[in-house]
Amino acid sequence: MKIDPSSSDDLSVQIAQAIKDAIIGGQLIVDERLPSEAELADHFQVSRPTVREALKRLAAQSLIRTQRGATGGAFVNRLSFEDAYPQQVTTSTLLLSMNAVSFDTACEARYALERACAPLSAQRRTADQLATMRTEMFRQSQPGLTDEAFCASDVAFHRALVDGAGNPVLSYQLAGAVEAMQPLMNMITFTARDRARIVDLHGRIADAIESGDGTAASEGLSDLEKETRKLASDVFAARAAAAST
Amino acid sequence: MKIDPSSSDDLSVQIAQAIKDAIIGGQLIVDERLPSEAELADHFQVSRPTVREALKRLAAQSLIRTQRGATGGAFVNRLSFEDAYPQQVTTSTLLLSMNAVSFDTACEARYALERACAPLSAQRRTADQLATMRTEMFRQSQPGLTDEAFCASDVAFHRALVDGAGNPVLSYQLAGAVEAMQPLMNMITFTARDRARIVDLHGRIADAIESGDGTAASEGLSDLEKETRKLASDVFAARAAAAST
DNA sequence: AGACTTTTAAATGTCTGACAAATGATTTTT
DNA sequence: AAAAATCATTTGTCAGACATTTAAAAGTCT
Repeated sequence: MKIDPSSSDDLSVQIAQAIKDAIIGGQLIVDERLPSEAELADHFQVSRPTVREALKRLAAQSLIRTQRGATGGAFVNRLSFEDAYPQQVTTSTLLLSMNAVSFDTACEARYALERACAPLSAQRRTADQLATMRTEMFRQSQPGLTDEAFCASDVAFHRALVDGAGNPVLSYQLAGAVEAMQPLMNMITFTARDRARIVDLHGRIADAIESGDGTAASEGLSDLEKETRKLASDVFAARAAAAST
Repeated sequence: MKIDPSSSDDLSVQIAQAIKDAIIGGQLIVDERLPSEAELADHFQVSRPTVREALKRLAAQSLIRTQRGATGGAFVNRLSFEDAYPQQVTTSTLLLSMNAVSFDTACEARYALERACAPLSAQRRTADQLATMRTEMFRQSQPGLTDEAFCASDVAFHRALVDGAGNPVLSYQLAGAVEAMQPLMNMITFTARDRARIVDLHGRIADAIESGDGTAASEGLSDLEKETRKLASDVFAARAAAAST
């Protein structure tokens, strides 16, 4: 692990990169302990605060974890799907909110990806995952539910659908697409009739998943996508009209 | 922005979280300048190194950028797809390598997601993207190409296919799934006959994309998935047999 | 001998104070 | 008015110190 003194990058950036490369390249393996901060400072010929800044950069990406005490130190972290999940959701959410991604674009991506999971989910979903879908549908049909709670339940329904595919890679990738939509969905006001239509479509999807019919599930998702986009465009149109008066 | 002195979390973690929440919550908007390190230290009642560690955590996630000099400081960064791309690829790659994800699982996820892009790509791909696919196919058919270069070209082909959907959200989500497979693919040795079969399938897919036939493109991808999985299982079986002798 | 307590050493977490370097703004000089 | 020099502000880096945590080692008692 070496750094380039002539580089214009900050030292902590270079050190973080050097350690990151060592992890990716396999020179540092999972659960291996890194040298102590003092040793790293000595090795890279920098001060301890600089080393610490580098380590914090890595910790922010869940690449290492630190432990205090006698046998403590920094350890290469096994990046778990659980760790990566929230990171992925946060990043996706910020990408949407900061880049003026249209509702339609985000929606299209989300449903395209979900349809990719549908056939697998129809084959493999556990009874538990199916039960979650039904439970969320029931919750969604309760009167008096806030729009926000309705959206949260919607996300839970779709997550169960995605998890039903039994493929952690898919679940991870979909997490961003599905959950990042929630802030956008929260901008919509759902009337009782809107909700009824959505729950009805959820029912069709759940039925298809239950009977192992992936094609029908995909079609249900397509219809749901249409419905969602229509709802959104109505809301935006109404808002534009209200703004112009 | 407040921190909890009774929390067991490190101060820099708490401060980073507080600022992150402010960004997500919209209290800090894109390109807005954060208070100087000295002011933040004063505000949170901690020392400057602690504030700096917090800021480095945020910088590692591309949430802020810093600038030296008189009018410098830390600024809320507009998280761009370009910034998020490599992060997503690194994370996905590490997730696969550190979690004993089987080749089949990763492969299944990748092709399921790609099939989701195929119909959109068939409708919207630019001439440029189609040309990229053809170019990469030509490269793949060159004799003397290393396995690694073959895999890299394969990734380029598929990325053009995905980008053809014209949906940045899809491109971003797919980046992880497609590129993270490359280290796994690099473990495979491709014979000339294997390569010919793959290029042939690429040809079918490109033709389908060109003629706007999303269904045929999806089918081509399914066949390519089968071919890839068969190749991989042969390699692994041969390796297992060699290891047992 | 074995179980409990105390001590110790090592590591990270935090603080203070300082200087270096970059950079835009200001002032001075030509 | 333009160019050069100075200045002020801010981040980057360093040195050294103390606090806190933690496990291992040493010591003590039964």
